[in-house]
Amino acid sequence: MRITHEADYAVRIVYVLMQSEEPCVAASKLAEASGVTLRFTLKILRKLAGTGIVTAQKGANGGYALAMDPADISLGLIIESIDGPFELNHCLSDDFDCTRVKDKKFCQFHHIFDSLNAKLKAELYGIKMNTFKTHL
Amino acid sequence: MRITHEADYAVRIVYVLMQSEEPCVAASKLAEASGVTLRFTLKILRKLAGTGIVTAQKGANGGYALAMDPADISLGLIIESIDGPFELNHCLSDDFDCTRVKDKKFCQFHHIFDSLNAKLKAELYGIKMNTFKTHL
DNA sequence: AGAAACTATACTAAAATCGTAAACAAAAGA
DNA sequence: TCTTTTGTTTACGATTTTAGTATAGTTTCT
Repeated sequence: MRITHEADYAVRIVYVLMQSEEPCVAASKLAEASGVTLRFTLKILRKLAGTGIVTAQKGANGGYALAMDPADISLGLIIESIDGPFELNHCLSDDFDCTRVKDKKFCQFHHIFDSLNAKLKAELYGIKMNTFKTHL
Repeated sequence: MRITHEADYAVRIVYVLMQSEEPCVAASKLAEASGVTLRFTLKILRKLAGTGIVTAQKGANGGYALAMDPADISLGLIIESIDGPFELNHCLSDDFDCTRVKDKKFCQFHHIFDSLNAKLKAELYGIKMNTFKTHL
């Protein structure tokens, strides 16, 4: 019941980017500031770019910049960018073939986890990065 | 970001126990009804008994019975009984030695995850098993 | 052109999870 | 009391996931 280290790092990296004076920051600087190795930082940034949270600028003096307002970046969005869809339970996954019943809709327990999952997801999406801008 | 299969099964087993006519149900019957192997069911029941969610009755005609009112059994309680303390992030763990800072209290990110963790945990503890009694 | 910076894919090692096995202990009932 | 039924404990191996690295590009600025 944990997010992956990768998702944890992603939050840190977005945070560093948020606090930065410069809009465009090289991955090497982000790596240093967040305490994550460069290679792993790059991997994470690529995923964040894929979701549109950051934009990449190639070439000399390139780097990454926030592409969204921190007030719009939720922890849920960051975490899902890295770890994939938020699924509390394996049985919520699309490609999970429930051995209990043929049709998922009839699985008693599926409903339980489905509604719980929605609640937790809403909670994650409700927490925006700008919340943390001041009090740190 | 998933609960373990074991925790998933635990919820199913508690549910089956909840629906049962008989107060005391043998592990073998719970295994069958929940679709979990007997051995694994026993392992789970042991943990549930440890938290006091169920009580074990040894001997002939023995088995397990719910020890709490379903209205008091939350998903959070079941999940923590099986998977241990709910920690969204590894850095929240007591025995995690943060390499970023000496004192966790000064880690910028620790606060973020700490408050988020509390919210999700509250959500999990707010969902009680009796909620699912009727609509299934 | 050439250096600085990002992109893409694939790989390996470590850790956690899942489920099983075997031997043991306790209680109820005949 | 003794047999049956059930639970307890510890330990183990296979599988899956995660974490992090390596290699070989591509783009852009100077």
